[in-house]
Amino acid sequence: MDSKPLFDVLADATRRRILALLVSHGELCVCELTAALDEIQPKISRHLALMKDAGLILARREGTWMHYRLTKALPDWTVDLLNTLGHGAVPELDTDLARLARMNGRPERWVA
Amino acid sequence: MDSKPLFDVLADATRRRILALLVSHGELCVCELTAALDEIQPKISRHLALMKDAGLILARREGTWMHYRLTKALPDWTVDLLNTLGHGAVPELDTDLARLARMNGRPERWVA
DNA sequence: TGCTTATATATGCTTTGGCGTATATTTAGA
DNA sequence: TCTAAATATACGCCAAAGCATATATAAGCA
Repeated sequence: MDSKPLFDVLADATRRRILALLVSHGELCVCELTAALDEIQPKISRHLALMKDAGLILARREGTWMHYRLTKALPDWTVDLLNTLGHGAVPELDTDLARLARMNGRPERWVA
Repeated sequence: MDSKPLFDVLADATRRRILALLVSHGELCVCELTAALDEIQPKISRHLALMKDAGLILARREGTWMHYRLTKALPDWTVDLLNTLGHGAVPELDTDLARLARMNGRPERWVA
């Protein structure tokens, strides 16, 4: 019942990859994350549920799509730490971004 | 045989407490860390061995004392991340620093 | 209602990892 | 060489955590 503290969330590489993508894109749906990471959907959903439970991310439904984004107003040190994910801490990031860019049928999004 | 990546090291609260102390004090011996964290010595030594194996810290012997410090020339993002440990990421830090300050019989050290 | 797409969750399995206790190692000094 | 202090390591145990597969939910549409 106790939700995981940040460092437990960051202990898993899949979750770090997801977070790095959310930091760089603002909001992404499950299908985008599944494509970007090239992982199966239940695995992505499970990690998203865990991070949502930890209060790190929020979900927004749009039709059948679920969009996830970082929680606003996280502690300063948490934001600092998440920002390091885009600066070398997630080696898969470039590859994941490339796969995401190549993906077809992404939901339309007004703003990044 | 593969040594742990940084985020695995940071996944444990005891290791984060040790690292936060090393960041703030530069160098500390096992007995100082044992006193500061108020934990048993084998537990401290085990975590130190793991972090040494990960290349995060270095050991220096002086008599029977083993002094540990952070490795120099870590990647920028690693240094950034370790610095966040002193800015809210380690809630026990104040308590640990206080216990360390109260400790008797600490090895003499020329510079902090 | 029934079908499809997108997502969530349950289950059983297996690995990893931390813990305490006991013991080994290393150094200094008598 | 014997002892003591500081530190390191080995062992057995237990709980946590990730995975893949299968299945459940929920929304949109015919």
